[in-house]
Amino acid sequence: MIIDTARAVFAEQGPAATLDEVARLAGVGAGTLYRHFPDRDSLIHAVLADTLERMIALAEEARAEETWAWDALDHFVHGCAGLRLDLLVSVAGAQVHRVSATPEINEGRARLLAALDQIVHAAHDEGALRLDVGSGDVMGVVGLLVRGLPTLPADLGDELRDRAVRLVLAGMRAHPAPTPPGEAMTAEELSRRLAKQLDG
Amino acid sequence: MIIDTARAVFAEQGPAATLDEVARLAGVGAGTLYRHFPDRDSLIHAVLADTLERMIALAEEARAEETWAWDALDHFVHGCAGLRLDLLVSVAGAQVHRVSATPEINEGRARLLAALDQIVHAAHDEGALRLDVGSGDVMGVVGLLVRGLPTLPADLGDELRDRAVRLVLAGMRAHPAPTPPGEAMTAEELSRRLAKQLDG
Amino acid sequence: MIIDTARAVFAEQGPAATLDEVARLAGVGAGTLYRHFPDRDSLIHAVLADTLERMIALAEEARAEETWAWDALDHFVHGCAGLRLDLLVSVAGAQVHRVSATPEINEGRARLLAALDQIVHAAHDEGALRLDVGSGDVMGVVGLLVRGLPTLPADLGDELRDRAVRLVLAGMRAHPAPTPPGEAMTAEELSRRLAKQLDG
Amino acid sequence: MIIDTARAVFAEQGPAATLDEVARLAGVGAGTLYRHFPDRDSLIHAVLADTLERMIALAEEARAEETWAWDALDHFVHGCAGLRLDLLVSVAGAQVHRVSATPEINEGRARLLAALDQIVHAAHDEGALRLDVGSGDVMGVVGLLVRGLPTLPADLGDELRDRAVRLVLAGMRAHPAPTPPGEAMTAEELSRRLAKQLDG
DNA sequence: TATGAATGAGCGTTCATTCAT
DNA sequence: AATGAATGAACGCTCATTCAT
Repeated sequence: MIIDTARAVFAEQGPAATLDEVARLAGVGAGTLYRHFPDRDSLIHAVLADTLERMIALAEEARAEETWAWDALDHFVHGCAGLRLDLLVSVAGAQVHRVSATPEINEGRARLLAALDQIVHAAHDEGALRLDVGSGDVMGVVGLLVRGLPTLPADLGDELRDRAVRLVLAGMRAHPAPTPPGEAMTAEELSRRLAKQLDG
Repeated sequence: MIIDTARAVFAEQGPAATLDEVARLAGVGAGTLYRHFPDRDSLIHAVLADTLERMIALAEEARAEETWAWDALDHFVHGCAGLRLDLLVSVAGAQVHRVSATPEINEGRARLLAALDQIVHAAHDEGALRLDVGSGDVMGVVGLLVRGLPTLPADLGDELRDRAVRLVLAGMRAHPAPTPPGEAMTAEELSRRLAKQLDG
Repeated sequence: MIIDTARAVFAEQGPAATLDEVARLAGVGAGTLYRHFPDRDSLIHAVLADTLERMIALAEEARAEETWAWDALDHFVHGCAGLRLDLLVSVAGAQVHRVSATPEINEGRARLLAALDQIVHAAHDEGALRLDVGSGDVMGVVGLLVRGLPTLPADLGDELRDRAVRLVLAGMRAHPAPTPPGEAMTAEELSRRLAKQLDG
Repeated sequence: MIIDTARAVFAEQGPAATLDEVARLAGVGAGTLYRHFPDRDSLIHAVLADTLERMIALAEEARAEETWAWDALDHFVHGCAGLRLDLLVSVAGAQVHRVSATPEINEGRARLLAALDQIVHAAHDEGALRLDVGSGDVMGVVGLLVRGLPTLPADLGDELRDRAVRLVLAGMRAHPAPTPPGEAMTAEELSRRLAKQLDG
């Protein structure tokens, strides 16, 4: 699937990835890629739309699988982090205003927000989510946190992101922080692991 | 100053900005830019180093101006958001491993972590910061949150980021959430403001 | 008919027309076009051969319908101008040496020259055509004049071409110019009509 | 000079010539060509403008060097044929409406028509040029005849064009044809020479 | 030292041609 | 036989980098 390959290539190689590379890894000719996606924006649009669908599915899955709404929220936010949307967002960067102003994207966004809204309202009713935190906040936080930290080695970036996700969920909790993030990530630890990157 | 122009151009035009554009806006010839920064990595390195200096200065300023360590932490995190590091990080993306593996950058990172460590330890001693949150967590959160949300109109992105920053600070707080982020950003509000973007 | 479509497309869109466009307008798939004409030269060859047939038919019609050979010559030359061979010739351009070196094209040319020769000899016998003008001259003049003037609006180009055709026929006439081209096309008139083009 | 090379390449290789080929033959890099002429239209425009200048200079030269206005007219028309505008016109084809709708081109056309008008009026006064032939006719005829006959070998095409030019001048002459084009180009002669093309 | 024109490798894109259905 | 999606070579064009002035 070209879209999956595109997502992977953008995530791996960054915004500078060439579409020829996408075509090659997808196992098709360059012409075939361009037949399906006449220009770069078109491909980005398709990846964005596909990503929205995955997020919607994730929200519905979270609601269905978890008993408590708070757990569904936790499931959704951690799940988004696992989608590796990372560099896609930055790839989209410049083009995204143009690209995302389509009925398809907007309709997808609306569906996602609706699905998330149910979770958020239920979590409010449970008394687990602060009433001054809305579904817009959840989306904003997801948009910021699901990205990786490209300046860091992947595993360290993933760990820091998971800790940040837990912290923000703790901040959203109506009552005293229920999800301690474990051992503190100290400056010594961070320095030590960055040093390994330079050696490796 | 070429470095400031470069930061501004990358922030405005995204990763696709050409160095010719940087030179033009800086009011110098392309040759002059290359005299100072022999290649693209060199310019990115200079911007990263300059950014580190600003963050270090911000940490020291926060420590000096605030009485309570918790307030200094808040000052620092919110201040980083104001540096508009946004797109710089994504620009750096692919090149950054190469670029950031220099003595200058590493020494700067060490100085920043040291300055931040003082704030974090003091906040621990105050009892305001959860003991399981370290300076590495603060740096990770800053790295994730200072970026904008390129898919959203700038003012909405800024507001969501500020709310996320407050939430994460609330999650770091040792005792029940001290900084309520005000009114919830509901799905309705988010949808309404996104709709305005499409109309405008 | 693919050949007619090809002639029309080349005449309308110029040499840059794609064969996909020809296939689309002819209402067939690209594969079908290539089944009939294995490559671009093959299609051009077919259009050239078809055009030759039309010119031969025109020469024979002129001979049959006109009492005087001079009138038949006039009929043929003006008739060629109406075939809209225009851009075809320029399309052929680069490929034409290769393409026209086939028995079919050469045999067609020979038949056309033979038909024209009869007209020319009869016109010599009538005393209407200068003896120093041969059928080769007629073919050459036709080849030059049937093309349009692409830099001009179509109607003005057509009018100038018709006037040029009349002038050259006048020059071929054995005795003083028998076919005055009417009012002179003055520079003022030409400028005025070109100005209209820019306005419209 | 890139413009001269472009004219030559278009004349030699036809409309399909690549701009890289133009650059290569001009002895510059592709980038240099694109610096001077940002797109294909821009290069065509420059060649058109340059050609207009040459025609204007030719009209003025003809007027200055010839005693009789008729001879100046003859000089101009034959001179244009020597400019090898040939394929340029067909290259321009599709693009030319866009390209020629510029102040520079229009001003050049006006100057050319003015220069030609003087010759035409003087030739009218001499009694040598038919009064029903204007400068617009001369321009139209030039536009049609200066082109080569791409379907023929170059030398044969040149000869037929020269004969056509003489015929049209004869047709413009107020009194009986003054410029016999020599021996008739017979069908036999034409066939014989075309046969040589196939052998060679 | 500063300049900006020249360079040319490399990318996005097109389209003549093929081939599985 | 007809189709139209897939192919990939080739072209127009860009832009990081160099160098003569």
